[in-house]
Amino acid sequence: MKEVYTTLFQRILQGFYPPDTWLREDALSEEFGISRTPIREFLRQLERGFLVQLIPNRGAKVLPFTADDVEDLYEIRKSLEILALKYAAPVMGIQGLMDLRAMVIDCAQSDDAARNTEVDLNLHNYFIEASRRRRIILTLQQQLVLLKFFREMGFSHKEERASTVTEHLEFIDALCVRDLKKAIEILGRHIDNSKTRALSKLAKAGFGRSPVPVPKTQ
Amino acid sequence: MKEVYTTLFQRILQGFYPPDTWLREDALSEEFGISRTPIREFLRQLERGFLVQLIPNRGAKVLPFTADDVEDLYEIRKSLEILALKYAAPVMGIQGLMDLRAMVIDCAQSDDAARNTEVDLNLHNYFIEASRRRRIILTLQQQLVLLKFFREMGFSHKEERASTVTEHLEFIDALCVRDLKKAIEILGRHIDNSKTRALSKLAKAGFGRSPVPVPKTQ
DNA sequence: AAGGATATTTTTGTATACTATTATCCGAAA
DNA sequence: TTTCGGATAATAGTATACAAAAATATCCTT
Repeated sequence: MKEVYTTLFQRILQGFYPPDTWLREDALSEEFGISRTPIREFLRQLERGFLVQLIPNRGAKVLPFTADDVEDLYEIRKSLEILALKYAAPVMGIQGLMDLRAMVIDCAQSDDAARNTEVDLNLHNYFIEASRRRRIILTLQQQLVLLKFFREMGFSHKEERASTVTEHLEFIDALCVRDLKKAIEILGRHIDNSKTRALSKLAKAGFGRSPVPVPKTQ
Repeated sequence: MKEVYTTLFQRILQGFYPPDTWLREDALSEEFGISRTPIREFLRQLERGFLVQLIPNRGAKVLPFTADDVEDLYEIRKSLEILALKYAAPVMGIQGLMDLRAMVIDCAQSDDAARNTEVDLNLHNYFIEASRRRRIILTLQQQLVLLKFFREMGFSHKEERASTVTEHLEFIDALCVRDLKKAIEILGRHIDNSKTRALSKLAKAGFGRSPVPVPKTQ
């Protein structure tokens, strides 16, 4: 059942539903063989991610999703992670930082892209959680859910993994000596680099060009 | 019907539903005399504002809403408005800036709190929209919906209105001479001041102290 | 008496039927 | 021909009934 949501999600991102397409509850419920009730819920979830616009008594209209959206996601993430870091940095214990460094160094040996992605997630989640700002954490999580689909792209090449490790270590070192300003600067650069990598790979894959209007259920 | 949502919203903010209270669809639908279906929708909407946590097959649990939440809302707003401003500043025309200044000066005469609130909203919305970053705009809007209830508190005193006007004019002037760095600095201070005013007034009103558990529907 | 399997209850999740709202189409009048 | 108004159709919103899952209570076994 949940896979219906995933399908809708991917169809929008892949341009199967072009912008301004109307998603009709009736048609979708028939296509997927479930009732309108769960379809309605999925449409609201899509609205939360700004993938569709819900218009009262009219339905759900597909919004464009372009490279600009990906850039926004990264920029919002950068702003909010820096905000979280301001709260987290003063209260992060030296032991936790040592553990983080050990984890980063450990994964530096491995050439596994999945492992590197995981360590990246862990490191960022660590200080985000350490901020203890519930509302900042939740708002960030909203962005990260969408970013998940682009984030792993940045670890496919060996050099990318290597430079990520370097940035992570510099970041942790700055936190160890309580140099918040430097840590922020490194974090900002780090996320900028991720953004640049993701965008350039998306461009090569042809993302962002207006997608072929395949179905036109409208 | 929409007023049911507003009621639930206010009950959570006012502590009528203490944190960890379970909101039962059945009980609420009976109390308000409407079916479970719209109640469910309202609970999802509350989840979007992080006012309740939805747990699958269990229901909606009220989350705490304290002064920390208000602070987070202001800090998130600050970060995202600065982000929007970076995109907006270079493309804002001189004519639009003149119009903004005229509007600010005009309302400086008026002692109407509502008018001052409106002008504040207009000014901020103007450059937010000018950024043309759909995703940043929508994410900001999410915060502003909640902040609306605290924002007007900052215009009750005459001195508050006066200093706001001053800040707005300084801000516009910085934009006129394309001094982005200065504009960002002023905007940050401006929002910080709003935050401080809101928090101190909330503190005086006794907000944030753990509210008396009135109903205990749990 | 303790533990665990099972029945019962409570509550959310889903399907279906009905209502209300909005857009569209068509005809009549200006 | 254009425009206004009303009928009609399409679609989302709501109510209700039923299914499924989870928590709780009950009873049996050891």
